Amino acid sequence: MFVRINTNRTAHLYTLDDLGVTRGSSAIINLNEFTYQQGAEIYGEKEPARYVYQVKKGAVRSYKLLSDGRRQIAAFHLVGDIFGLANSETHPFTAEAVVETTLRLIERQSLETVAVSDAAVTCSLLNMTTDNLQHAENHMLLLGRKTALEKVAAFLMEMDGRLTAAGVMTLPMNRRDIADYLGLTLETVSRVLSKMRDGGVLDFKSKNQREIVILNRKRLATFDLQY
Amino acid sequence: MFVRINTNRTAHLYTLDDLGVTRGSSAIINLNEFTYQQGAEIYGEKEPARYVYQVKKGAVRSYKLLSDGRRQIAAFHLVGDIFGLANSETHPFTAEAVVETTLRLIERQSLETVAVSDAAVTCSLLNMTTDNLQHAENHMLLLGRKTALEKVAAFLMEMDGRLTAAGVMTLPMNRRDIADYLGLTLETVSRVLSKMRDGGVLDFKSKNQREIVILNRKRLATFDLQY
DNA sequence: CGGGGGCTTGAGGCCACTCAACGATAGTGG
DNA sequence: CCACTATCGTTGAGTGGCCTCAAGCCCCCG
Repeated sequence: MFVRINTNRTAHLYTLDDLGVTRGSSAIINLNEFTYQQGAEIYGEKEPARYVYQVKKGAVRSYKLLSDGRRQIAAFHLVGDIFGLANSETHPFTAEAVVETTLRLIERQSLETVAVSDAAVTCSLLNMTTDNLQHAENHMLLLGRKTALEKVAAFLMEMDGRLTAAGVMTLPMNRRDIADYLGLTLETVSRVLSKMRDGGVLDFKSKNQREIVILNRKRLATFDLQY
Repeated sequence: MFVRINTNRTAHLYTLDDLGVTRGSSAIINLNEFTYQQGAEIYGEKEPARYVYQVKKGAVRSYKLLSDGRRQIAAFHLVGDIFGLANSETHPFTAEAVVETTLRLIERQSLETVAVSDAAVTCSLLNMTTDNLQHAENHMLLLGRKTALEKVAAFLMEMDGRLTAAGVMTLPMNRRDIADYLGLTLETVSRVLSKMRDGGVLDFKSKNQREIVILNRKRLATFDLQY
């Protein structure tokens, strides 16, 4: 029951197969793919939750807004991640495509149909929600108690393992997205990255500032206190 | 399947009966009560998770620490709340008694035994975890993007509904706990509360600064932007 | 070549933090 | 009963880290 499917902190290694929905029950499951343009809204806050999504290509940001425009991004969903399973009737977030993004859609209703007859599916949902919760808990520590330097270092290390290919990490999000994820301003993010570059910790590949090469992971790690 | 037991955001209205564990299955369920002194540790971070807990009396804080002592309290668990169901082998938090606290303990193993044969139990666990997640998401917005005044106002409104009896809200936690929950210093919390008192929004009952009377809920609400 | 978006960098300001002093209360022991 | 101590909360003065505002660069794309 409580044995975990895997031990990763985030949900990105789950597949739809983990949900059991593609396992010989294709007759009742409705799977669709859909591509969203950069900046397109996938669902809005307080909209009814009709689908659950898995990222096939691209990246998604989930965020909340204050009425004066302040934004807090709670999570980035990268390739392989499943999101949108609020388990409530309405989404508590807005979700947008950070770049051009292809998603697999699963109807909630179809999922429920399977879940009723398959306890393993419910258990998988529980595991995924728990992963989301743990990410949120770590992020609270970051937002409430870490300095700008520590926040950016933690962000880079989080993304490093997931985005780095051939030594280069290609960030799909811009500085404002990073800032709104870390509870900073985009200027502060930029300043910290510049300082890290000047300090020899990282470098920008070619002239694209979203392509980052980590030169010294060990020193980068020292910037973010472990607990 | 996805129909919620209730619509409250936090989990404090769940009882153990919602978990199904007291419903004619007492033979395999092991229920114990235990009282913790003020400041006593209930479980430590990375300890194996043997129990799930329900607060009978008192209050509990769940927090994470950085190595230099900075602390982020993720949640306060008040009377009725269930906590400790990390659904992983080890707790991601430390939990401590804020005041003298009585808890009901449920062995995880017992819970698993019931859950295997009862899908409703798993579903309840999922609902509770989802509630925790939503609280965490709202708290991220608070920590990342709200001012000190907005944070304290949000805190008071969160506690108001749960602690106020006969017009008086009796906070179990001290200023440092509040500060570590809101990502502030205790001095800032104190200053904001003083300003609210001077502004006629609240008052301290007798001479105990933890007993607070909200004089003007409407104005208090205006201090915290809604989204 | 002009315009716009994204990023960087600088100058100055402000909000929350740091450091410190002080008062109030409760518990302890002589 | 009165020190004595420890804990908690408040308040003040000054600092500093991050924000605000602004200018300018680079690249892309018409």
